[in-house]
Amino acid sequence: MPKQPSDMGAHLGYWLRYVSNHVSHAFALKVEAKGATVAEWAVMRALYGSGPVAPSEVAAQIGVTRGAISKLADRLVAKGFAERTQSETDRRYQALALTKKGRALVPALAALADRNDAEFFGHMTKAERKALEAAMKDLVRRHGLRSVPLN
Amino acid sequence: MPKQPSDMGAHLGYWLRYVSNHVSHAFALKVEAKGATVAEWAVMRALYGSGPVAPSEVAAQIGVTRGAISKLADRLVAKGFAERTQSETDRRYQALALTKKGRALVPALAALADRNDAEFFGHMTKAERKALEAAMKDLVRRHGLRSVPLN
DNA sequence: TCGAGATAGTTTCCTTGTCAACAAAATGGA
DNA sequence: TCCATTTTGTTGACAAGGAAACTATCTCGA
Repeated sequence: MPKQPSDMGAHLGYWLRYVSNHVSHAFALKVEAKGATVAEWAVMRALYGSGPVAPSEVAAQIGVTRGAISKLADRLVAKGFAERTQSETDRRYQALALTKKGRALVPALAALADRNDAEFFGHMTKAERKALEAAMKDLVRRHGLRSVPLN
Repeated sequence: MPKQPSDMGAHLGYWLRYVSNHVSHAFALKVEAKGATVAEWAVMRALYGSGPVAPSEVAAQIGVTRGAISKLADRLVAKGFAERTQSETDRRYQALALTKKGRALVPALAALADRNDAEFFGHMTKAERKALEAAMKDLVRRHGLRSVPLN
């Protein structure tokens, strides 16, 4: 057998992505059962609890391009979850806001997120969860990870 | 301010994906500088150190569909990194194998993976890294996570 | 005032992956 | 033996996001 150039499973990044993919996928299934996608959920979550928000701001917040938000907004409007508003002072603004229907869905989706997290991490002790969360947050802080890499 | 339905940042899954996305993206940039993609790297890694492998087996190993492998193989062949072989016993098989050029690239890409991991996790103590890896592996084992969810 | 530049959102093209339909080949039971 | 079933790989339709070009609008300095 030829020598193995650094076994794949030797990388922490591999395991992180492996687990993360599963957690995200399980969440995606739950969300889609409610008629939304994860990306739509991220947008709705960003709109919840505030007035109309500029699309570009939502984009920055959830880490996608303005082009993606434009299409996401189309879908959310088509599903009746959000609507575009008009700014009277700057006609370039087409800020987004949740509809009543969209607003009503957010807590349900949030509950799914809670449940998903509990399913995967519920068996850990509180201390273990805190340690894992601290490790992740420390990585974010230490490397100055800012939203999702947008280039 | 309206009540917040379970803050987004409260979910471990959120932080896991946040960090994982950054790690993966940083690796993707490195790999693409060598003329490959992460998916192509995964295939090449699966082919390295063995004879020709059936595409469907590679698919199962790296967690994508057969259709995706088919197109990935096209790209790898086009780039001269891999080639399709013919089975004499079963003519449906078009097993994949690395070319000399492809084989030569694997250690370089593996080194990039090492470097990427070191960049992100190198500041942690060995004990911390082991703890994180153990936590991930425990999640995999406990939930029976099998490859990437293929449905 | 007015025109160059900045800004916001949209659109187009490209890439990549899944899903489902398909063709070719192998297999196995009647 | 032979034909229905299974298996393997490919292809086409579709979805989703990024990059860059584009349009409309605003801002600001000369």
